[in-house]
Amino acid sequence: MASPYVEGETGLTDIEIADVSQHVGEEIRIKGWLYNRRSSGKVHFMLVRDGTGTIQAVVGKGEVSPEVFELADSLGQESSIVVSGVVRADARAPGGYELVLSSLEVVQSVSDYPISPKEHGVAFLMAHRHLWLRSRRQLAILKVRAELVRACRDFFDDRGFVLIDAPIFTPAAVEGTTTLFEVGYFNDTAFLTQSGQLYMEAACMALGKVYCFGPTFRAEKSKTRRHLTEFWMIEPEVAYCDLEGDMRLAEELVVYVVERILEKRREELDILERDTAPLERVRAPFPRISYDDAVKRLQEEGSEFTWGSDFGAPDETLLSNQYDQPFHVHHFPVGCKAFYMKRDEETSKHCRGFDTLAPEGYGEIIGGGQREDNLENLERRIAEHGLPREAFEWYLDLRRYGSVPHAGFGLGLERTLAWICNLPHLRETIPFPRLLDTVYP
RNA sequence: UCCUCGGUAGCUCAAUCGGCAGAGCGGGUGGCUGUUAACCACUAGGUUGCAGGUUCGAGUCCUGCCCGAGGAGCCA
Repeated sequence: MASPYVEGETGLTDIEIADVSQHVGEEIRIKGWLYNRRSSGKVHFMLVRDGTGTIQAVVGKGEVSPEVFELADSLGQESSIVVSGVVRADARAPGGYELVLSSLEVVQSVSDYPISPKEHGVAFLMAHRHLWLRSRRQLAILKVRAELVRACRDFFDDRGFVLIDAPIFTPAAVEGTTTLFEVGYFNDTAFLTQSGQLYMEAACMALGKVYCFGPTFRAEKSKTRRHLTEFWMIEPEVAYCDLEGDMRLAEELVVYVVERILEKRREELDILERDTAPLERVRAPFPRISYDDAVKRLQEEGSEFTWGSDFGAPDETLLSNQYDQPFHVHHFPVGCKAFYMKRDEETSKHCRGFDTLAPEGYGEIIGGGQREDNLENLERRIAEHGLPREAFEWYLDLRRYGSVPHAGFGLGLERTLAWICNLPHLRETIPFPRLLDTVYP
């Protein structure tokens, strides 16, 4: 049986709005939704969107039946419609092309769509996130996000990395459980992953170069523009790699993805009114500053920051404003970083870890470093941090059987996207954000 | 958890010193043959977050609570 929506079975040429310029003069059909409607009495203008773009359908009285003319004027915003007609280039049309409507099929007539083309508050939009996604700005962000994901994958795939999926359920408390989401696991308890890194360390000893890309969960009581409770991280891990190699990999990745977005998603950046000049400046190698020098820099600027603590948001912003492209901060004090971070033998106070901070006040988008590969050192670290050794036996095995220097990092997808799109808040970077007090819709 | 600000029509907001609760958008009705978040006219639409208090009189002042936003802390 013929389907009314399968091309070739209806005798009509179905096109996507993004392709209208290739169909000027042809009679075609578009399946979409009514974005907005205007009229000047004898001519109605229906702004139709289909996800690939928007086009105005012109409905002239006398050119269609009185019933269709009436119908076109009665539809509410977001009514689902299938429109047919001839594509015409016209300077008066938004986008330069319009559809001279000959027939109109109403799949559903809608009234009282909640989101009008006027301004709305954040709380209202968040409560209607499922509908907010249809707006022009959100479409643009989601398309850049999809391109960013693809660019990350291509970067690693093209360099011989193997995609390894890390588990979402993880066993027993590694460190304090306060930042982990606890879930029932049959008659036991499991936790949602905070990072796939430890598993990537195992995988890189098998495959050399690996990465994982998936959601991570943090049960932190953070109520800021830079935190989500569920976010996506891409985490590469490389055997026979040190801090220097790790930082080079990180900057090559950032340069690659920024170039890709500039190449493929300029139109979306335009919609977002993103000034692309700061993105055009991104190139490797990134400026590097040691933690010690960063502390000096902060103190010169009048901050009361003391050696040994981790940077707070204002500190990151202050540093970030001194560079016009991303930069690495490296060699943090051992107290700032995790138990698995390799110590620098020369100073013993520092570890071979780094953060990459995005400019324009965005701060940390990457955190990583070289891992402790010596069994005795790692055992000592686990004890010093008061961690349950039995939970790490499998991890210690990696240092018993063919241990090598290795390093990796995690890139926060949403923070990177927020910077690339110049968004004020992380909540717009993910389709359905999970925040401290938001799990709906 | 702490600090700051806010909650008035479906949405965005206004309401002077405590004195008749309003506008724009959206909805409805009518008009307009090229609109660009169209425009014009008319119209419907209110438990001013909740509970209590002060007052002749409370959207406005006081107390408590709820909800939201921004920030801080927190953040292998």
